[in-house]
Amino acid sequence: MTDSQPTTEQRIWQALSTVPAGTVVSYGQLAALAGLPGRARWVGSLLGKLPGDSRLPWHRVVKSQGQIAFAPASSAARRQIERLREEGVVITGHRINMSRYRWQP
DNA sequence: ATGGTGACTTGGC
DNA sequence: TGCCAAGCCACCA
Repeated sequence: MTDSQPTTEQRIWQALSTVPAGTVVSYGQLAALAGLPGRARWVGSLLGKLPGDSRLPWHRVVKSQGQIAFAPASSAARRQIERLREEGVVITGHRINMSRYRWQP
């Protein structure tokens, strides 16, 4: 009883796995890339369920205007920012220049 | 079935 | 530039 069709969740994970280091995508963009437009919020809640030891680049997902989704001084926000900086992404005041780092397939 | 919630987005002022 | 209200859609109690 193997499901030949990918679940909507698997579509999101697959799309996320193709986002290159040093680039970012918005929640809505990721949903659209997975063929599921209009589900930005759902993508967010999905990422929240991602296990801590996952190798998927969850940190490359930000808000459409280039802001980190987490509260500014939160540990989660700091972890994400650190990871992005390690990949060369410049972040000033919790904001990323989307025209510069947004990934375009 | 129903109403509240949320790692969102967009448009108005 | 920044805050707000609506729109959005799957999930959950």
